[in-house]
Amino acid sequence: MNSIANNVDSTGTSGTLASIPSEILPGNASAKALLRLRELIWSGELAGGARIAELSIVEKIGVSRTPIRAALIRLEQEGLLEALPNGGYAVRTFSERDISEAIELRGTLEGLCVRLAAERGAPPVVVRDARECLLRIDCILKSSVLSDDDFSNYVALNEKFHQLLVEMAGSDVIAKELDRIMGLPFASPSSFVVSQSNSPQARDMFVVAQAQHWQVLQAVEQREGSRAEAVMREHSRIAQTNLRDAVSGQNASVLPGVQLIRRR
Amino acid sequence: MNSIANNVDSTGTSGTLASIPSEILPGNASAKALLRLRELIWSGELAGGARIAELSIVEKIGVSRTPIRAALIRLEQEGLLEALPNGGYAVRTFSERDISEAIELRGTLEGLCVRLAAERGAPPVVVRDARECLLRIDCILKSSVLSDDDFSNYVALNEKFHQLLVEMAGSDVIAKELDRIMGLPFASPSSFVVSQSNSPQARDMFVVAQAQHWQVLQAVEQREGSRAEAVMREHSRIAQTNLRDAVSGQNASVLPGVQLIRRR
DNA sequence: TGTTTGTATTTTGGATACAAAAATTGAGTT
DNA sequence: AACTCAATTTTTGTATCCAAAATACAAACA
Repeated sequence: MNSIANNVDSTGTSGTLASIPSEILPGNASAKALLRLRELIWSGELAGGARIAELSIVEKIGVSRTPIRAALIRLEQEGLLEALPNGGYAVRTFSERDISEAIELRGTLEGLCVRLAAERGAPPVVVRDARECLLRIDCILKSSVLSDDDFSNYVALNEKFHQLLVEMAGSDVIAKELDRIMGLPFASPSSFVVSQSNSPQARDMFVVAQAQHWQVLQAVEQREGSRAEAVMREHSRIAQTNLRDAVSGQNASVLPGVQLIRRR
Repeated sequence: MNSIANNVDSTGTSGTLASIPSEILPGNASAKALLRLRELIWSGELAGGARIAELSIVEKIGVSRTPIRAALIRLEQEGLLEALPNGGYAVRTFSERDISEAIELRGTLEGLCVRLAAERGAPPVVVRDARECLLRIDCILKSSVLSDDDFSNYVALNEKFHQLLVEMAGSDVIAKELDRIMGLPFASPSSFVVSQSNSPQARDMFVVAQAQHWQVLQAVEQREGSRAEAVMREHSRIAQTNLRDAVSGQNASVLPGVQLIRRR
């Protein structure tokens, strides 16, 4: 009766070709449930708007209901699920406007970060790292045509730079809030760039973005809080443009999280 | 063996003289656990920084570990608890700087709200309600000395007005984030006013705040997004001043949540 | 044929049993 | 007297059990 066999297995049961790096850290079934469930949502394997039956997830992930319920609660707080009035959860869907507002939110909060960094003064070590980051991006953009490697390197460095900007503000409270927002679909700074991989315009977009990167860094160093904030907000508007492109274009279907967009 | 007796009882077991009004709504043990636990934290009954043993909460609240566990997860996401490295949770403490940043965060987000409201145009109904709100506050401030009733009426109307401002933006995403931030100690717009009850300067503070209220509303109606945002940010700085007063003064010991401030 | 009501099954929410890990205590040794 | 190591106890994390509520289904009645 009791099939405790699949307690430790996880060998071949999950047929979803998921490359799970989370299997590295042992034991923790809750962490596994959270990571896997989040992945199921982002990948679109759980349809947007669909009700989530706990038992179906038990089958998919191979842990008992308890850690799955914990994951459901966390994901609801993260904003990826919504609690249904009569119990249970459904995958939340986002209107184009929701996403636009999430981007605006990120821009505003990143703007707050760099303004505070400029006003209070940023830790020199972090500023040094940020400059290092930008120099490397400059290096990538030297060549007039970008390889796939260049592309993914840009994305990684871009994310790193944004993270360093938050670090400059030195505020745990704000950092936590920004983290939460970036957990929303397409709020993250590199959300859409993947969709335009190898496009010739992509490089130009990077060039513009990179110019803003330098402007922000300079503003922070020169203690120009208002300028830093303004540039950072403008910077986030790049994502707004990309959002429109991605939603209207057809090449977006592979974008992780695109299934969560509610179309009308 | 099975002591299911305390399943429904809750008659005299909880000896913590808790006047539980949450007993009104039936059934939902999770909601009860969440509300009671949040209350225990805000009231300071659970010391800041103290580890929380689940079983001790079971005794205090009278539900099983399952709903309490759910509440712990939610409160951690809310930012009132922190997860300990070896399992379990502790009551989070906040530095004065943390609180200051939470206030800055609220001001920034409320600023974003009113800017969006101004740019997009706010729903006329909401604007009407907001004006109604301010007229009532004007009415209260007509008398040169405020009664206790005047005082609590002001607080209620002030909170209502701030809520209406968020509504004007019409953004669920932003509203949700603001809600979360206002769950942090002293981030809410009326956090500190309670501490200066009946103080003669309190009225003057209200007068200044109310002037800003009208300025913001006018800016929104005249579609002056930038002005609305700037005024709203300045408005939140009132709370910054009050924070300093409350922390330095001694009259703050009754403020709910003051125990969560980490003193150095 | 459509609606309504009663029943069966699914599913969530809550309680408890169980195991593993962490903290604590105590005894023994240096 | 202090330190170390082991045993015990506490506590968290996970799985399962149970009950109640909701949904789906079917049959009977209008």
